Amino acid sequence: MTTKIIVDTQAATKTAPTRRGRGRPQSFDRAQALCAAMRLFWDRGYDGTSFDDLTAAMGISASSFYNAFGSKEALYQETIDAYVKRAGAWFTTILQEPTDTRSTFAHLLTTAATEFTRDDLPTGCMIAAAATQCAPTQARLRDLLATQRTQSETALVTRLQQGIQAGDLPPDTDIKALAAFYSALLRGMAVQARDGIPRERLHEIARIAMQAWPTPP
Amino acid sequence: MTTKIIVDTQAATKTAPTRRGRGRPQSFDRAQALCAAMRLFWDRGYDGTSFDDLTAAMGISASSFYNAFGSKEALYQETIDAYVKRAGAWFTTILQEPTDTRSTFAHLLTTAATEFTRDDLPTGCMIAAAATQCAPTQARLRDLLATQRTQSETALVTRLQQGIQAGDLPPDTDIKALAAFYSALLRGMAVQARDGIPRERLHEIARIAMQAWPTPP
DNA sequence: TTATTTTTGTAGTCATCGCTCCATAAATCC
DNA sequence: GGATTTATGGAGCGATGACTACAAAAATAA
Repeated sequence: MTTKIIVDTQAATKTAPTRRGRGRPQSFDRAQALCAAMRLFWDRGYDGTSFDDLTAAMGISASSFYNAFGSKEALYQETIDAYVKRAGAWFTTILQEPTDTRSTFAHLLTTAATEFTRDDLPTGCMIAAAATQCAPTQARLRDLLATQRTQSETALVTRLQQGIQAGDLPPDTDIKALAAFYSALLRGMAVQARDGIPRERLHEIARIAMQAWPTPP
Repeated sequence: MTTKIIVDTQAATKTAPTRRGRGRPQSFDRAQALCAAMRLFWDRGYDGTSFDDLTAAMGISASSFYNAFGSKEALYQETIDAYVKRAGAWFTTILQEPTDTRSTFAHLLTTAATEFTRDDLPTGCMIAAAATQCAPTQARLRDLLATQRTQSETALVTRLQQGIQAGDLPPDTDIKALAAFYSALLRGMAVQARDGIPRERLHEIARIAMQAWPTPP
């Protein structure tokens, strides 16, 4: 029932097989720096995280920063990717579990309740409510995040479609609407988490939300 | 069933009875300027709205700005107040309607679906997901918004409590959890709205959410 | 009319923002 | 060893952020 989440830096490092080549070697662990940046962006958002905040947390200088990551915006995109692949991996993992559709969604919500209130990571979700209000100059960023949100909702649609094929759900179920409902709920839970709601309350929300699960006719 | 929302500037002006006194008179309509600022903050958030954006939209100079509103942060607080009292008034209005509790909540959700997708105002809610990720220097702002969110959830709790007293709800209903559920959903719907979800889809979400309403034993 | 009060317009100020330049350091290739 | 390549440290840059100083303008009070 529990899902093992790996956010540790060491584990991340293994995926970066220490490139050997000419030139002076990097004096810092790129994956570790990326992880530090992700936590900062997650906690404070894009605008709320200054360049100096980043270099300080990553333990590198401005030149190393630009040499390794290109720009603040490029780094942000990388941290979003890292979040999806690592800290937020529970989402896709659970959707691939070989249980029935209702159990899968119940598991998704209870895991969200737990993940959104971990004490070793920022609360809530890095993407759920990010950049919904931003300057027109940040349109690319807003679109990037909106796209991520759309993709996660699409993943719910896909899983519900499989549920219909498996006979878990009535064939006439409005799966787009049902996906939108659980999607909205998860985003709201993320906001609640950032406001400091207790984990147990989030679990109660999850329990109530499963009451809305469609009943066979 | 429909709720009349007044956001028009003219209507707002009537509450400011044109102070007469010594000194040069203000050359602009304060309520109108406040309304323009509210729309800007609502659409772009606090950080995403620059001082120049504000003065341009309000049609006033920097000195007039500070003379009339004190600071950017003070203006933001005023716009939040204006939002709660005017553009977001449907929320408290509906909670005071003399219908049964279930109908009240159903009305709340369908109205949210409609209000979050008006074409004469920014989409979504000004407060629902604002400043959940921000710099530590903006702690006051974040707390201000978190407080507003807490208050709206408390209003739901109060209404549910009345429902128990009226016999609309089973006495053992976990009203705090139920309020948290609908609160989370509304916030998620606001995020969806900002991502451009169609109004009809929001109405479907509202319909599904009412399936979670507690059933008498 | 003159004094007083308040608002306005213009031209700044100062801090911070993300970012860049360039000389130097540390590795590999020949 | 010398050439080449890549990364680092440190200084600083232009743009923008919110905000302010100050004199002139426009009203009322005496």
